[in-house]
Amino acid sequence: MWLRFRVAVVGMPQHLIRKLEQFTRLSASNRQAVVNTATQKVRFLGAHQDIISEGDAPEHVNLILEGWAYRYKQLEDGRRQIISFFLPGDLCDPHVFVLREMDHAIGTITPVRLAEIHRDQMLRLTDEHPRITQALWWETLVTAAIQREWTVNLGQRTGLERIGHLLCELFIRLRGVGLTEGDSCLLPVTQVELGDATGLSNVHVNRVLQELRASGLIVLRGKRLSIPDLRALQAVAQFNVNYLHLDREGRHLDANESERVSA
Amino acid sequence: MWLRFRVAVVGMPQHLIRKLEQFTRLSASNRQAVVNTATQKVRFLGAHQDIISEGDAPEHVNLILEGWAYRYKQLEDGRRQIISFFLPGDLCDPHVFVLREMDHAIGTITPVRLAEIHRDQMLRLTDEHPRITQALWWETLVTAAIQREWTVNLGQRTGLERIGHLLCELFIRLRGVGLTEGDSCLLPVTQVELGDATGLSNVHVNRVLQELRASGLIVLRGKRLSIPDLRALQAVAQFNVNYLHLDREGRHLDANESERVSA
DNA sequence: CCCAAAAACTTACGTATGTGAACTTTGAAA
DNA sequence: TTTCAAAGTTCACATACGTAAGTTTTTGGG
Repeated sequence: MWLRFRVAVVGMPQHLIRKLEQFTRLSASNRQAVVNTATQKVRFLGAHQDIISEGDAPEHVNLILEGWAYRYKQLEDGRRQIISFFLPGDLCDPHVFVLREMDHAIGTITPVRLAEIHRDQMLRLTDEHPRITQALWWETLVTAAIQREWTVNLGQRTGLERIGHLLCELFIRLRGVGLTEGDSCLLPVTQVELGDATGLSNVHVNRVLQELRASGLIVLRGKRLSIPDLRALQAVAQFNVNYLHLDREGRHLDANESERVSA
Repeated sequence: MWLRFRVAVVGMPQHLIRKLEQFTRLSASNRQAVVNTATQKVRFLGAHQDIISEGDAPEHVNLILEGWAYRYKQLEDGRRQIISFFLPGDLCDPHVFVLREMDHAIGTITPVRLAEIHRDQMLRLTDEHPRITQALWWETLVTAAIQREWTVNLGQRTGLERIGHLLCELFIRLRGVGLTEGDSCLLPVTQVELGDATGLSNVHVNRVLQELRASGLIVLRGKRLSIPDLRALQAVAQFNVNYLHLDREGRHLDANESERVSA
């Protein structure tokens, strides 16, 4: 039953639904409304393309259905800062319509499948589903909390801690949308990109990764990351999970566990 | 007339109103509603006190009426990052009720007068005044944009640029609420605090300030900051004002100009 | 006006991280 | 299977910034 459903939902916003259910339980009608909203207009982009550029007028909310993307800002002399990562299930600025133009760009890392959600659809969804409104509020506030934590990361932590902290965050966020398998996940990000996100040079990112590998805190081969002892990595990185506000029961199920629960 | 009014509004949320009017024009009834909401419960705090601590359950929205405060996060080993500054007219998290507990603390820098706005008052205000709802959305989005810009600041800019950028931002935000006089404003922040906000040691903050002074980009004596040539400082700090989203007409009036306009 | 405490400032020295320029490995397309 | 560009890795050296421990100046309460 679940397996049949799972085949059927390929192309659907299951990651968003799963993410929101970390915060609150959604009804069947809630879930259906999300599905309807997120399947109206679907777009595909290749890797390393801008979804929206600095200066553009925001026209709709983008929901990442599949693939990774990031917010970034480029300084005039070429320096670039990655401001945040978008994972499957992430929404790019649910209320961005209020602003005239984008002050930053959003680009893809991998090929991306995304849903464009127009203003009216968004309003209709929240008007008709208070539970979803609440859940979207939660997602907005957690996004802000993540941005604050990045401020702390860049301002106070050493290179080793910064990278460790970022890896913890990404792993836990991926786990929240069912994209981990046991202690491992995909990490389709180059060392240069890790550096642009953590304010470190690619050389130093490499040094730090070697050190994390040597101490057994991570296993990183190609695009696959394993974290054999997440607690240990969290301790090294001074990672306190509270800012992700995962305080509901029944969280932290990975793909297999969730299958069992659903069965 | 204006002067009499000005005496009358001491204790009122004039800075918030002024800030929101950077985004949209408010009606007399809008303004009255803000005043009513923000004068129900007023609190006074001394300097260097927590308004709310990490782990506390958020109970109301705090509106800074007078004085400076900041968000901060303290790591276990004592390192502290200032995550943002609150100036008069700033709201601390208009929708924070959704979360169970604070993941960071908010503390005062100077003595602060603030209004506590309870959930129901907030809902009533936005229910009855769509214009204010929009304006509060704008303020929320600008707050998020500021946090992103801090990420860029900490990740990519040098010490000199970071401090320069922060000073530009604070000056322009103060100007937006009428708290500048010509090219100068109060800056009631110690060098240690500037360091905690920019991820620099107090020693290096001092070096950088000397350099900014020597080059004539700033005049800083005690708690008074002057920026004789804002454009020049912006250029040095790679400061692009677009992230503050001040794109309505009639902005950038300082106290004197505004008096003339109101007369 | 005095005095203690806080803030500002200074110095000498140490180091985490950056720069530039290789060389090596990987992986996808042909 | 070959090829080529991108990614990863390494090295030698440079430097922006941190640390520790002062001294001096400013501030504000009594």
